[in-house]
Amino acid sequence: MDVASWSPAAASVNQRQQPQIKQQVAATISVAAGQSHPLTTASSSVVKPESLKAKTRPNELNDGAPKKQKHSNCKHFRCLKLYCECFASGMYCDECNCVNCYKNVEYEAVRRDSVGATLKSNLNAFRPKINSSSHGAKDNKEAGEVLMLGKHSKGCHCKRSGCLRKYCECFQANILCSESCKCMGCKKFKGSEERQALFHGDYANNMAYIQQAANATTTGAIGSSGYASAPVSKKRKSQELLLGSTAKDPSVHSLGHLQQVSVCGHYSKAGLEGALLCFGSSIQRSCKDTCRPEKFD
DNA sequence: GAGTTTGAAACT
DNA sequence: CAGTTTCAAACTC
Repeated sequence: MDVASWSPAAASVNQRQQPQIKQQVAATISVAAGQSHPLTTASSSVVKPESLKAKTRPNELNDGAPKKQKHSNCKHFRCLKLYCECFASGMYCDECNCVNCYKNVEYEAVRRDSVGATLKSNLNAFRPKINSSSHGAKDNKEAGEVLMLGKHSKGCHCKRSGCLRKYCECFQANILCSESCKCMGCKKFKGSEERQALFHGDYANNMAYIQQAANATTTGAIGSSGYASAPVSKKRKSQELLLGSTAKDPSVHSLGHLQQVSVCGHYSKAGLEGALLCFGSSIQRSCKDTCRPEKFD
């Protein structure tokens, strides 16, 4: 079946009164994309994209329970691009705050064209981003948390969040970063102190800790990249003052500073040069699973 | 609630 | 494929 021909409009009913149809729509897209759909397979191990975006505090990780559909707030593209979460998940917008939304029965033809165009550029556009393992969630003994066993199909590309905030899709899915990820300064690996800190103790303190690490990561290791010249907001300036980081001069990369923020043995032992190597895709990937904070001198 | 930051998606 | 821009969500104040 052609995904672009997906036509809930045939129901010719008000979608706001027929929420189950939206589920069928989502299921149709997933089936067309070669995936079972979580809404139709209750025990499915596939993590549904919209569940990744559930409104939770960063330390309220997904527990595998069904999540409410999120209400999007799109202002551009009439909700017909993947920026729109409803579009990406195959849902009609329902009680969303979108501006000029075309994702409803009235504009079905337009929406269908957009689905086709999206699929044309990316056949996997409507596939779930998270490929869960067959074992589902497991308890992480070291942190006492429930961690989903899965892998982001494309991997995240986080640069500043340390993969410990909801900006990170791996974080949202409650999975560890994998070799697919091209993130920088990743703290979401097994044994990460920062990651474990999220599950214990005070949220604000933890986030301050994480922010410090992320900030230091950026100003240190990424300092020689394009980020060094990025505009610095008042907020960030104040953070730098408070944290006393080396961020004032991005060209200064003290080894000690790097050691403080690194999660990677290459990084801390070899200084900036090693850091940059590690942040490059291949070495960072290879060291992520093996380097541990305790490697720091 | 406004403004900022972030990273995925889209574009070049 | 890499770099840049756009976008909406996450986040801070």
